[in-house]
Amino acid sequence: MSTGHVLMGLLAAGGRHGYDLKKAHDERFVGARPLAFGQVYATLERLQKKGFIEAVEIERVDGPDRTVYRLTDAGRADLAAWVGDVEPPAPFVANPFATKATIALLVGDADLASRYLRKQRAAHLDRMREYTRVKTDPSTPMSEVLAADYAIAHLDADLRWLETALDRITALHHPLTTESDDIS
Amino acid sequence: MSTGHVLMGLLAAGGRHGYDLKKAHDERFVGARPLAFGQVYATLERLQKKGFIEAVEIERVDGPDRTVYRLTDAGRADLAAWVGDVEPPAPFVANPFATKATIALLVGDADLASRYLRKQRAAHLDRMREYTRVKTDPSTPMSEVLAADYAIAHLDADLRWLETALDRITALHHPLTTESDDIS
DNA sequence: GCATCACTATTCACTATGTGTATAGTGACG
DNA sequence: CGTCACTATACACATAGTGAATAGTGATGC
Repeated sequence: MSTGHVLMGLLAAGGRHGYDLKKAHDERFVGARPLAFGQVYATLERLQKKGFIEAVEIERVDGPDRTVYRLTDAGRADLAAWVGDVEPPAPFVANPFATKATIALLVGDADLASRYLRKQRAAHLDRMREYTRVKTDPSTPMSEVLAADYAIAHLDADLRWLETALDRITALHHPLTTESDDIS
Repeated sequence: MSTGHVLMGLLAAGGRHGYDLKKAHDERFVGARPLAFGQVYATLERLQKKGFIEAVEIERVDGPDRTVYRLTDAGRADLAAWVGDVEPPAPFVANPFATKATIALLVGDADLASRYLRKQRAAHLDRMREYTRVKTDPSTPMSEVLAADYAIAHLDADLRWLETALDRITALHHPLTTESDDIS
């Protein structure tokens, strides 16, 4: 439960309530997908059920009740273990483009697959340009620049693969050598 | 439901039963995580409920009953739509290492974060060596070589980021300039 | 003075996806 | 002829995330 660990991480600094946690999260982890409120409360409930956090008090400050949570010792221990462990570099690496292109070949023909790959490349290039723009804009805060760097590096890795796949499928389409219906 | 689409893709070629689909999947999509049998049957049930596939017959060949499914017209249409659409290049790119390093800074100090980053880099390098070995082994089938290529490209992107982050955090640790507790 | 709006804060029912275990039939092997 | 490996499925469960509803407060306009 990685979202859980993130919330626990934010709680490490002191007690907070759900609404506040959502705000803190979105502010600190720019570039990551914003948390939905619903998810915050759902996750807090699950953490509480596991005994990693506990509700300390119900405050009332200018508005509706707020339930303040804080880390328990068990929570702090679990969090420490999580921080100490590496994110296991996925033993299985799903290549969604290869998967889809392969299915395009199963469903249709090389043309369908190649049409998909070109569309995908175009979409990637668009996103790439967007991140590049963000990155070169001098008013972009450093944290967002770094998020963009990460995104660009991975988009670039995808693009390389897409190019190779397109080359291979084009070779299939002008078939000097046709031996495989699987480009993964 | 991407697993659903993959199964439908495999069904596009003709009727099959669950057990067979699992085998076909794992064989065709090497490098991807193998499907659990449970998931295959669960997904088939869900696809049937949506009207995308239907059970055509219950065979019996040397063993227990097998239920053969085939695509319906609705299923074929949905599959075609899925193949035609690009995988939207995630508008939000989660950087799990940045997240964890940031939380390490919240929970502990720069030392904890830097310890984590070094461990993570080591784990990535290990995996990298493994893929490289697979790739250079002449007996590795082409499909696995390509899967390895994709994996390596992304591991490499991660490693670049990890290096940068380590540089930054080391600079923090020998603090000439300390202004941020957030390296994301 | 009151309608309405924006903001704070939470709840709940629901969907989607995946897991783990139990069950059951068949042939092969010693 | 017991048990082992393989084929095949079902079912209850866990986990993560979604979307709409509810409710309190203060500010703003008229």
